[in-house]
Amino acid sequence: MNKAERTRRFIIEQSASIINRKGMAGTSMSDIMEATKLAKGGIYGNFESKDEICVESFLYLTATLADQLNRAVLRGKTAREKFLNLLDAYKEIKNTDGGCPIMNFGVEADDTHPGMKENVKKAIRSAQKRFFDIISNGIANNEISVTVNPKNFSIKVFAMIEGAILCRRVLESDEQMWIIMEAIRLEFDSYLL
Amino acid sequence: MNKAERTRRFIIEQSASIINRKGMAGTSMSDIMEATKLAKGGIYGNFESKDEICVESFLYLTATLADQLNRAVLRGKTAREKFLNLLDAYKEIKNTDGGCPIMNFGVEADDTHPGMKENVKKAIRSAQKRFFDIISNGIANNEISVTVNPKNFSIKVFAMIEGAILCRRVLESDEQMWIIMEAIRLEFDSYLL
DNA sequence: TTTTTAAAAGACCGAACGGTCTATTTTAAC
DNA sequence: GTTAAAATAGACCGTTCGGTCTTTTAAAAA
Repeated sequence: MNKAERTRRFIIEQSASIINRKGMAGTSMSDIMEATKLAKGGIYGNFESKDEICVESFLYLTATLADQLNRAVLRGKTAREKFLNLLDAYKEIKNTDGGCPIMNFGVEADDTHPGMKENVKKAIRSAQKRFFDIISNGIANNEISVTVNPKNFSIKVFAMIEGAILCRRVLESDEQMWIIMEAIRLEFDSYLL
Repeated sequence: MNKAERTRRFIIEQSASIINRKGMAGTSMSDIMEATKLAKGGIYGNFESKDEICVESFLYLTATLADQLNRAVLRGKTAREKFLNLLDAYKEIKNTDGGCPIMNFGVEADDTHPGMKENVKKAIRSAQKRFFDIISNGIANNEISVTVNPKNFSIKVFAMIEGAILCRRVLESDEQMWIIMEAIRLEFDSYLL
């Protein structure tokens, strides 16, 4: 990794959490300059535009998060362990970093950011697939009842978690997230064979 | 309602959906000037700042929405009718107006907008209370099983709906919302006596 | 170590930002 | 219809915006 690649990565790392918190429109180049302690030239030598930094920041945030979640899943042996580990990993997403990038960028990426919207779409699909795979495998292994529709259940669980993240963020309390996570767990356990 | 009051209201009505779509930071005074066909003086004669317009727009959006939802509930006689009408009313929230203001403003109202955050908190609580009241009354009327925890269930349903709104908005498809709404309906019906 | 190449600094740019203020127009009281 | 008061227009303000470009500095090749 040469100098430019390292600087580029550094800029993304420093910018990502700011953009996740303040939004794309709400984050200015001077915010990024301050966070990186770099001047304009140092930044624009590595990126074409602020938009590019936003896109790369989103990809970095989701990749980091996906890695965390995937590792949590891998720590489990059974479908139940994998599923519960994944729920716990979601609980660990900290508000201080701005919460879930899918929601933050998804809300802002309206028709004026079509490229970003596509990235968020992919992120949603892969988040749902993580649940889907656990359930499908659980069914294949006779761990989970065949009456469960893996697609519908993974969509539902993902929606509940995103709702929970929103509530925690706005209400500044973990209570509702716990209630929601417990409800998910209860329903999941009711499907175990 | 004198001229000033009418103009003030007009500015809010015209600004609200823009701010809901583009965000507070993403909406400029020139956007508002264009939408209202008013000059700076006309706007700043009625509002202290852009921030004030944002706050009033949020209150207007949530009040309008609350009215829609409340009317849907009132159209039902039984708890089940009220509940299903409410779900249907949520489905009707159109993406073209920017989706759910609770999510849009909630995500953007970070620590730099403490006043706005309080407003969003209240909006969440009252949205959840609408579900809570239907369930509680349903239990009191022997329509719904006493085994249902109204608080937990209303929190869960609200989270699912917000998640569904996010998915619909980003994926630009109603499919997942339908799946989620149907799941809510099924669970609700399982609690009926 | 010298030389060549790559990377970063920071002055600078025009445009757009939120907001102010006076002149003018519109409303409403008489 | 005249006049006093309220409301709006729009020129103007300083600041900040995203972005460019030349100069300087640092890295890497010789």
